[in-house]
Amino acid sequence: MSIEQTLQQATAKAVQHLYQTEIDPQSVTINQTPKNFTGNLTVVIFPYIKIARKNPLQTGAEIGNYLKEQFSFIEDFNVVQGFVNLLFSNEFWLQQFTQLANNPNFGQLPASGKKIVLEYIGPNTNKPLHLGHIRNMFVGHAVAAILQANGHEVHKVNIFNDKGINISKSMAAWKLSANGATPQGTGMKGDHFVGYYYVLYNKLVTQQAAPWLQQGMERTEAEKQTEIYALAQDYTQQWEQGNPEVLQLWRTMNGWVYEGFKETFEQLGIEYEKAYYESECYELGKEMALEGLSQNLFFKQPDGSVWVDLTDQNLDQKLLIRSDGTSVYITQDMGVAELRYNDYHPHQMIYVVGDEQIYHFKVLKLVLEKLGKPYANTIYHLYYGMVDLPEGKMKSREGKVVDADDLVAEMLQTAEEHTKELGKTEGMNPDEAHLLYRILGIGALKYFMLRVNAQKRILFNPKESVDFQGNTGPFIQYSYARINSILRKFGQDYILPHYQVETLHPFEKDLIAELLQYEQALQTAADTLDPSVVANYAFAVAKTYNKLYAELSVMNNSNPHTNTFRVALSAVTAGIIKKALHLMGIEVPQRM
RNA sequence: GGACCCGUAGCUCAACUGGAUAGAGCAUUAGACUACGGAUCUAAAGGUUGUGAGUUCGAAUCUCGCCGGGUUCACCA
Repeated sequence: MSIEQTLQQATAKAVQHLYQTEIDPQSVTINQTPKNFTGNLTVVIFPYIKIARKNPLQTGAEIGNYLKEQFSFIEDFNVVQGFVNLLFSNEFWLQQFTQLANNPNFGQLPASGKKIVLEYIGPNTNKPLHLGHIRNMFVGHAVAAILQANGHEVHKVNIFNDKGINISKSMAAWKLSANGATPQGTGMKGDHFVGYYYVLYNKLVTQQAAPWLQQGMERTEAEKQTEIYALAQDYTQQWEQGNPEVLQLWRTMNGWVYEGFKETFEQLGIEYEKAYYESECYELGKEMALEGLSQNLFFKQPDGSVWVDLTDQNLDQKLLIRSDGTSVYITQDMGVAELRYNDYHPHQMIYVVGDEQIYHFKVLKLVLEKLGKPYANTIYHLYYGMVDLPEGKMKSREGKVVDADDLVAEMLQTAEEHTKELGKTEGMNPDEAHLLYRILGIGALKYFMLRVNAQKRILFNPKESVDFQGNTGPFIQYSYARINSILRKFGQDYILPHYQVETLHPFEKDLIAELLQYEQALQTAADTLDPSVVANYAFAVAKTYNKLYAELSVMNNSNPHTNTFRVALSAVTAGIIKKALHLMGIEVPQRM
């Protein structure tokens, strides 16, 4: 039981004992005491002054006295308005710290028995990954790690949107203008190669549509008149009919893309245990739709298309099968969900997908509910906000995107320049140096993306956004590296079961209190599926430590016991920083 | 137009889910001892939480109206 829970129950008992009224311990508010008041935790007793029929000061004094008599770790208390501020004893902090320092499993909560499948990344296979995918990957990876640390069994999966009109467009442009070129031949990364033809398609279609556009035809109509559009359409249909030649081209081009993706995943430390492919799920989805139709859950239009009516849910009618019998996006997702459920039988299926698809997932859930699927309500759409550029939205059709690989390269370069400027590469061999640039550059990027609540939009300015000072990844990494330097110098005997110190400096208390918050942060992060909780926590720990480091000597005190204690405190701090950063997929440097 | 989301310091974000005098970082200004690493630390300045009402001991947080911004409602994925 946590201190907070203990105090909640004790406060409920106090009210019962003093005023003969029963209250729910859960309803007792316990806060951390704000910095400008003395105390560690605060009990809010406003709700009980009516029950007590006394003024807040009297009520607070009575409850405070009761608590102080009850617990030896409460050294003192003071009452301000309706707040009872409790001050804990030195022994309490030392004992808590010792417990923490000697617990090898700290930060790994016991197994919950809950199984979760988490889908993330979800790229289309017609173009390279971009900034949006980066946010997706970082959020997904971090949420999975956080859930695991909370004791859940997490299976990370990916979904490739590998079929349909988009890849057909790349195929058509390649067919018409590549002369059989390949990534190997041109020296391009596979996904960039295919993406080039996707952008080219859009150029060509605009060119070819020009005559109709000049006649005043609407853009979408004009594009339908073009040769390249016809070819892309043809590919889509031929694909569904199993034309071997088309399938061959499709396989080849997708293969190029997967090779390229693999490199990017490795660069970013992103992995998953299973990949799903829409090309393997759409037929199952179609069957499910037809089954629903036969049960009169859905309805058919005269043209043969199949629809679901969700107007009673305040939504619209939604197409499930086109009039030509082919499936659409949502149908495929129905198949994916079914397949995934059969694979894992999870308690929860989390989808990390952008917030522009909130409506889509609402519909998906309702359709599966209509079909009576047991997993319908295990579906949870964990959405994240768009990443905006200073110029506005990214537009992949126009090639106006921040490319993931370019961005990574830029981060590594910035990290290198910065490190060299500060003269930190002295005594490092080139391998060590490059590893460091990677740790710092990727760390800065991950932290930048994760420190903001995932559901908020973020503005990404490539020139200014990713910094190395202040509330950043490298700031936290730096704190770690400095502690590491101390540990190297001090030697290994820094963790002892007992510390011969009697008084604690306020900075030491602050730090211990902060460290003890780790599991609380971990839980909040899991409950809200929000990695920014962990990011902000890690920053707070680093800041609290840096303050202590600046004001006090860690290992050069005249009293050797003080040195031992502070070095141990530093070591535990470093361990927690490492754990917290690890949850975000951020590595830690030995020196920087 | 229907549904949903957002508005906090010049900028980027917090606020323990209803608690005290709304906090950090960046940028600006002024400082930090031949102490363990200055990618650090200390301080100043910066606010009518878009706006108006309501709910109660107490509102950035909950409710309603208005103003401003966004997403979505495809036989695209």
